Amino acid sequence: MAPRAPQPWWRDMVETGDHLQYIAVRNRVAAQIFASTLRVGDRLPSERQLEEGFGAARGTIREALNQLEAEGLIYRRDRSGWYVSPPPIVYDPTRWEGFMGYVEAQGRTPKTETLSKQEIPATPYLAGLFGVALESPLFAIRRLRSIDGRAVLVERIIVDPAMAPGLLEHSLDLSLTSVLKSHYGVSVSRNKVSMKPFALLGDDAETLRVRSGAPGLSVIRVSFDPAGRIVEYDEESWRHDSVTVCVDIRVNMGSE
Amino acid sequence: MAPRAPQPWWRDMVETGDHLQYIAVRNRVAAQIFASTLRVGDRLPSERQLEEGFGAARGTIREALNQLEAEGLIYRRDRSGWYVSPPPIVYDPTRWEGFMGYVEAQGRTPKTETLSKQEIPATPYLAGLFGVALESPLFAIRRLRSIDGRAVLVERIIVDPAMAPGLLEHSLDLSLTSVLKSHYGVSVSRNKVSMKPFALLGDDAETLRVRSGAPGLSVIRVSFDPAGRIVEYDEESWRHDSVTVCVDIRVNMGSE
DNA sequence: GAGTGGTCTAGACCACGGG
DNA sequence: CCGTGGTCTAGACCACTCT
Repeated sequence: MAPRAPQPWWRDMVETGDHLQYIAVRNRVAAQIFASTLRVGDRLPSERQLEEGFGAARGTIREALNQLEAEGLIYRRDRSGWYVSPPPIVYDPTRWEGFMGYVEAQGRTPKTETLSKQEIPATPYLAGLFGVALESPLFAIRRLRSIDGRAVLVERIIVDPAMAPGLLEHSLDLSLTSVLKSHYGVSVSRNKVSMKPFALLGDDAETLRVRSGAPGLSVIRVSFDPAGRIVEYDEESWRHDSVTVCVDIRVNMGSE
Repeated sequence: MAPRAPQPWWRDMVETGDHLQYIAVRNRVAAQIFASTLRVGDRLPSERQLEEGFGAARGTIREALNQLEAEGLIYRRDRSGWYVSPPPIVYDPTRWEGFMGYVEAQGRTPKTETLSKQEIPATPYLAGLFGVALESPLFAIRRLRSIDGRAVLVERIIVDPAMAPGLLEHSLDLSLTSVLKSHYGVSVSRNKVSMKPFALLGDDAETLRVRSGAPGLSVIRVSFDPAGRIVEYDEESWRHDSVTVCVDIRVNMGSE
């Protein structure tokens, strides 16, 4: 089994606060994961078995499991059980490289599924962003992406038809990047990226099969071509435990 | 009051799933926040008042509050109550600009407190990173940073004494950036940054006065000078609701 | 000291999955 | 179907803050 992602140099794996029952439960389970007694993908004992094993009420067990989930060590499959999480994928949103590429490069198996593609009228926000008239048609694509069979992110992409006429007639289950490049000669020279820890809600939570309110990472990326036109607007909602964002760049000198 | 940070164009503010009591409670409270009936910094009614007001058990109320916390709309002050969150600060870790600078530029009030500064022997990980012998002395600094009086991040900084001899004798309650620049003539030309949603634990949780296991964002930054030497190694642990990371850069062409 | 959230118990019923 | 997690109740005691 691959080792877990490296921890910062100073951090303990054992939580202090042993006088709290749920922390004690958390520590015993975490120890089994770090010792590989429980391995990636394994199912934990059921909550009621843990209840009995630890002699604690079910609410206390669930508190411990929630904490382990927040730490990214385990995840739940609805009404199926709790499982040990695989290590996160490393993602560099500044590269114009596709999901399929960097996931495979890390020895994992990516999959993309197009959930919907349609023309939508530009909302005020999108019209301003793309510099088009209100209600102008824009392409909207919604995709689900998985790693090793586990859904990890849903994304919503907006593309101006002027940039890629007829885009929706192509299959988008592979790489949008390569379709744009090979069929439309589009290239990207600049990315604006923002990231925020947030909660997965509504449709996205349902699609990812996490409970509404589960922690996630929102990544919003706007790509520009060399002429400064927007190539795509992309909103990605990631499971929080599935991704480490990593960028390596030259510094913009600050004013301070 | 400043408006809340913009939402992505498609997202509802009201959660579906009204048949669930805790979602219904969440929606009623969220509606008050979006309508500014509850304003930034306001305290919510106590859990027992909400229990009575909504006719739900306290566990259900806490489930709703936990979800609102996960969404970043509210936060707790231990045994004091629940409060409406201020909007997140925008942070560009690729710039070599200090915290003090970018927080003030956004009309907020920053504060830095040095918790400890000491010489430590290089661990295997740090020795390899800095290219020094095992056990070589390194400077270690731990600081707490606040915005408008609310603790938002703790950071641990490692600096090679060869880069800045006597660094610890300076006051580090302001900008480390400017001390390095003005006293040592150090400049930064490259940053490697990684970010990961994680859980605040142990000392860091205590320092930030959040409960252990609360969601956070870990930002690890390694800065290099033009000669490729490491200027500083910096681990920041942010409250998840206090920050939006934003970078704007030229693209490294991917292989795909 | 009063009120707060933090923790914990011991039950219950439900919806959904295929261990 | 049976076992699972998801939700919910109605209590309890504690440690802490000072609303």
